[in-house]
Amino acid sequence: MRKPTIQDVARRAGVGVGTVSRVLNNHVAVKGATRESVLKAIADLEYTPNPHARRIAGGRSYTISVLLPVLTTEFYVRLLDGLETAFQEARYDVAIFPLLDRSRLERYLGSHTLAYQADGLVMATYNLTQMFHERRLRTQQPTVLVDAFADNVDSSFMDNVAGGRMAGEYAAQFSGDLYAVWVETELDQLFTTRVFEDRRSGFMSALDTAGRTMKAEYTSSFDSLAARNTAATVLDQAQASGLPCTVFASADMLAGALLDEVRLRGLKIGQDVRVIGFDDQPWAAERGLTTLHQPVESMGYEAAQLLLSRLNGYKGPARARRFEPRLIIRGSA
Amino acid sequence: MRKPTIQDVARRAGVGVGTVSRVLNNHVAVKGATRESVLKAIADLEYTPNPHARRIAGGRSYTISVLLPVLTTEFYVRLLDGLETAFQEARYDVAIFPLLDRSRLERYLGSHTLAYQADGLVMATYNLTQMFHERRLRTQQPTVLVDAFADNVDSSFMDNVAGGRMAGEYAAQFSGDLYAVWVETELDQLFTTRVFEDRRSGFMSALDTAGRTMKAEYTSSFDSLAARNTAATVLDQAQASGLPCTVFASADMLAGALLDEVRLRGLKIGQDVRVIGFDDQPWAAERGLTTLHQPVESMGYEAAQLLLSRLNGYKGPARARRFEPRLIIRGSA
DNA sequence: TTGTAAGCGTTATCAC
DNA sequence: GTGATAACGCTTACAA
Repeated sequence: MRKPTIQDVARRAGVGVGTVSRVLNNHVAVKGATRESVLKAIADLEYTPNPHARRIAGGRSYTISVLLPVLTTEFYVRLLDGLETAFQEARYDVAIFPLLDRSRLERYLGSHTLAYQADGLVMATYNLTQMFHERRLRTQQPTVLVDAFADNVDSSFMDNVAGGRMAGEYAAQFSGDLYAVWVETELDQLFTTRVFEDRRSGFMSALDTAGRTMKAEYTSSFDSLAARNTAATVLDQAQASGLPCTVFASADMLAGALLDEVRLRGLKIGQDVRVIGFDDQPWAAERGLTTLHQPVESMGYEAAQLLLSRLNGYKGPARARRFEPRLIIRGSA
Repeated sequence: MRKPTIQDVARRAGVGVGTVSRVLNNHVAVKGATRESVLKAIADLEYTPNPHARRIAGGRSYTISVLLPVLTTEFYVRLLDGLETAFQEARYDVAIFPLLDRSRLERYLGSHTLAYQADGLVMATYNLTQMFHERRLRTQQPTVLVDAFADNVDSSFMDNVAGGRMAGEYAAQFSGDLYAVWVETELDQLFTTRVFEDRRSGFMSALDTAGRTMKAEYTSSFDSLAARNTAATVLDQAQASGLPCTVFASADMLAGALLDEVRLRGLKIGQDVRVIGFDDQPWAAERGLTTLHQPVESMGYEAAQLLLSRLNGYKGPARARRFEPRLIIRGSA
């Protein structure tokens, strides 16, 4: 039992293949009645278009490559949700390339996968555009950055400066010493992000405005062991200098380690030690963490729209879609 | 500047397109000299075949869908490496579907992506075949399980029973109490794995053979907070019952939490508390963790071969490729 | 508004 | 061994 083709549909609906194609692609110029009968034939036959034929005829791949870091926080799953929703609506497929390091990127550049399969590129968190230019990948696919910003490319991201500022303004209200823990972003120089720098500069400027100063700052790499050690160090210092204190952790993972450590020492969260996180991970509500929520799905959805508009011929200058975080106040501060 | 096509290559090499195609697909029947000239033309023109045209002409997608859990341990990156290597060699593309839960699976089943794009399916860790049968997805694509086993499907996996047994035999040599921490695999009933059950049964049978018994067992879910709590519980009990003791953690993540906790309590790893992990994560060497190493890339590579043989017409019964783990002895036990 | 027909770049099937 | 040429299933002019 062969899969039905556009020919079968056309025959059954008593129309030409061109008309069926138009219906499929939502071309305006199809009369209501004809459209109906085509739709009915499609349903009757359980026809689904063959994407490969479409690609070869259309001269494009109708596929978008999404390059994302292999950091499996909830963040990227939500991001993917937003992206996939938008691209599916536009009948584009999404090809996912989980990037860990340079060697994985090389693998994708080496295979012809990326070059041929993608009409456009989405890069999450890391701005890899330079790498692509060097390799002269195709004649430069339209690209959009998500969770990152660069002034020469379309981008959709959250305003981390604003997020840091909100955290800073909130923290500044509390009496007692102020501490902060930042995330160290080492890795390859190709894989860099300004996210944490931005959170920091927002936070600092808010303290500045409020006339407050920080007692001390710490940096931790993004893994649970380091987070734990850092939490211990922070609390050692805080206990020595006197409580209560307020700690801004620039990522929930770091904040989680702090909550653990506070409890371990028999201190009271929200009283002896106030903790403000960033990200609003799924567990944050349950643990009563005050944190900043990011509209991640929307960022993804909007990134997709930016890219789609380029694919549809938009030629203007790079656009930036900036999203605002939201401070979620819970028990921890 | 249009991309060169097979026509261009044929013209330049002074042969027919058929011959070029044969060279591309490694058909035997091409004379050495002709092959050379075609290869040269390909190189000169920097020709790369258009996969879409190939798909439509060949009547298949030359694409394999890989469904994998979004647990970003190194494990899946290595697995992907093995899979991609094998599939690239065979000129197949790999489409990755990161699965978190049922809703993401539904999304993929709903879109026609999977149905059309894949000549075959690789399922990592979770055996989702039943789900696919229910949905009558296409006429049943050939499927291979990796890091999982079922007797009606090709599979490539590590012998976790053997791994558990090796850990058990090694642990049984030590004097003092024996403990173990297992991983709880809840989630949806669709997303289940026997990996940890197997490790447990191997471990238990080894103790049995050695005439040893376990002082106590614990279960933890697979996240760092739970791991930490469990580690504390285990050590509370162990300290109360008397040291030294030996703890088998059925996943390195759990073992890592134990190492932390041991140090926190000022105890000596490898003396007061011996820890055996499972997985050999990248950090295991650095932290001196005795653990079981899995040949993950090979598992992936072999899984791909099984699938490819099906695609090339193999019709025999389901095959199982079983890999052996290797005990890596380091300082922790 | 709709039908017809010419591609799109391969693979597969023939002859030679 | 190799070269024509007919598919493959769609999109997109161009006509009607």
